[in-house]
Amino acid sequence: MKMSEIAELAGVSIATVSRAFRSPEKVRPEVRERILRICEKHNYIYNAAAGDLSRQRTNILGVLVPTANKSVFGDTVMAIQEKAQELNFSTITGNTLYDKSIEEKLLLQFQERRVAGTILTGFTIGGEEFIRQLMRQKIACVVIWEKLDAPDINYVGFDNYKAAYGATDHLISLGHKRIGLIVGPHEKVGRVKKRFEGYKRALEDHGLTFDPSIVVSTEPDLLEGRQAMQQLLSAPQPPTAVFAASDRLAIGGLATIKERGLRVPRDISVVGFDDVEFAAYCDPPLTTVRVPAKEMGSLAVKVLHDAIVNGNEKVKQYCLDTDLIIRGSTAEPRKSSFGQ
Amino acid sequence: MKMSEIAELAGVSIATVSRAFRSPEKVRPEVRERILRICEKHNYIYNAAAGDLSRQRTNILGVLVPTANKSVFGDTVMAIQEKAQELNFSTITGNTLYDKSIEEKLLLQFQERRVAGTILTGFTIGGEEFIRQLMRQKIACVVIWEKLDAPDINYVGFDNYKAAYGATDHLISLGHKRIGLIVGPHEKVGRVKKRFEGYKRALEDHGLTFDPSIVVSTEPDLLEGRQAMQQLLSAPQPPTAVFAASDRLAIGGLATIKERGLRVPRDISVVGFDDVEFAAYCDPPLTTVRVPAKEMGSLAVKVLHDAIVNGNEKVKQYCLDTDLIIRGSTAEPRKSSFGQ
DNA sequence: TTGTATGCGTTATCAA
DNA sequence: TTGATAACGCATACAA
Repeated sequence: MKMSEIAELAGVSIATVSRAFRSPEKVRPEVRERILRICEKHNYIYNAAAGDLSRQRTNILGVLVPTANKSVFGDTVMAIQEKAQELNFSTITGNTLYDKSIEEKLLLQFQERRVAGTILTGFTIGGEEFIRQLMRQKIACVVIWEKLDAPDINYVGFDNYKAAYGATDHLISLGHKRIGLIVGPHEKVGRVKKRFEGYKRALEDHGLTFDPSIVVSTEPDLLEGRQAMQQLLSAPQPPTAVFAASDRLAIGGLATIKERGLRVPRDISVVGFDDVEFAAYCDPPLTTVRVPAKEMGSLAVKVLHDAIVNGNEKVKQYCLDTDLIIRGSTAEPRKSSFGQ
Repeated sequence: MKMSEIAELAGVSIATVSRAFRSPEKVRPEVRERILRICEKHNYIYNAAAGDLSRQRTNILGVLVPTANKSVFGDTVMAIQEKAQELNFSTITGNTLYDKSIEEKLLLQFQERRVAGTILTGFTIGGEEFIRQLMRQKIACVVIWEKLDAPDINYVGFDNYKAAYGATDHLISLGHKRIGLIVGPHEKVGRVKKRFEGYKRALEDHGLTFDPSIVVSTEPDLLEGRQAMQQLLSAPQPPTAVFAASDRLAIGGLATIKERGLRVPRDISVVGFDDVEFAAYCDPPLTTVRVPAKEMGSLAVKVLHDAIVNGNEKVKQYCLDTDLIIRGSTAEPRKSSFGQ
């Protein structure tokens, strides 16, 4: 069933049928009614691809995310889909697994589908030029989960540097002098690098020395967090507190601490990053940095929508707030640490 | 840049260019080379929508999931996307939030995009007829996370009934006589209903009476699990073990138990369902039912691919295995329960 | 192996 | 307010 058949049944031209959908005000109400009834009756379903082709524009959004199931990316992806649906956009989502070649394949797929816009979760370091290339193809872009320095690229993110600084600062202000770090792949991922730098800077600002022997960089996952914590606890001079730059890492670390018969926060403090839902249900509940996962998703869609539908050319850059959620996993270091 | 321009530059017809992509064997190697080089040089990007329109067939898959960020659905969705990408399919994913009207909107969107196939995560009870309707529109369908009775509908699921039976049976065989249940919305969701029935039947088979006063049905989430457990513990005769038909529910419940100063599994045993990654990191590690989340996703895509690309008409029904993962949250009931 | 010509289901321009 | 018709970018049947 296509428009021309509906047109015939309704005794009008195909153009009128099209208008009945896209600009109802331009067609006489009775005619419109008749058309819609016939569509209903014969179960007509609009062909979006044909329409897109003719209109030279789709309402598909491409979404690139490292892993939709990990961390709180899932919340972001879901918020994107909800908002997109609300604004009558379809989304096609791809998981890059932090892999450059997959990312490229996905992006090509997006281009072939002529997506109207793309949402990039962070980007590979040095990827600005790549994004500009997309923009030149008239594809609206917005980077999320990151705050960029580039003045010409949309983003809806938060300050990873500042958030990490704050988390570390929290530990310092509790009196910790020896603070370990478990962090993701900071060589590859911009936002992770920023967290690393925030940690380091907080240390330096308070006259604490940065000690690479209590810093572990690994994949941001539970098992890896577990192993990383083993490494930290086995250091010649183990830390009294650890900042894990992702909750998965932190929760994995908690397991190791428990295995060793140590207690949190009595023997060691731990702060995470993300505030995944389970963080509040850990034992003890995890002190962590809450990130505006859902907000970023829906706001990013709004930015794209505004650029695509309203043709708004202005660069939009939103740096949202994060919150340090203090729960039970952080406390002052044991007095014994100081020689009791 | 479109095919006709490439054709001109290459000094061949547009048909040849098209063939260079879709049936390379039908074009002389040198010509093909030349065409590809020119495409490369001028940065030609294939227009999938135009191709789809002409070919009267897309390679888009529609994926319907209750919530992509909850439970282990995220694993399934991601597996779907990976497999789809591997087979050169795009996926468009929608979250229904268990809402009938959203589901319908999403499905309409899928139809408008002329998806070649859809993956439905379970379905609303009585939705068989609806699926058949999609099938009549030549849309390949496969239901996941569920085992269906209908002989004509593809599915890649597991036996929710049996899995729940097994979990309950585990508790019974440990010696528990009074076993509570926390379960999702079993009136709405087929697979949840099956779990409910599995629990009930296990009780009956062992001569234990089903007591509605220690059964709570609620949204399958952490907070709800917490509240449900409060309700169970406040019952006139509280259970010595609880089967929570989702890990989120179980983990929420664990928090309540801890708050009350009780200990797991000494005072009460808990078994969950899903085996989310955090289950192994709970305190104590959660005994739970592992579900083949990723396998279902990739296998479902394969089924669709086979039906779409190879035109395989045979109904495919896969019932995958689940495993009861026994960890630290279940044990024999305290002797005192029996009157010590 | 290559080219010609037609069709895919819409939208949009221009007249009526 | 409506209709006729030319795009839109590609695939394919058929002819060469």
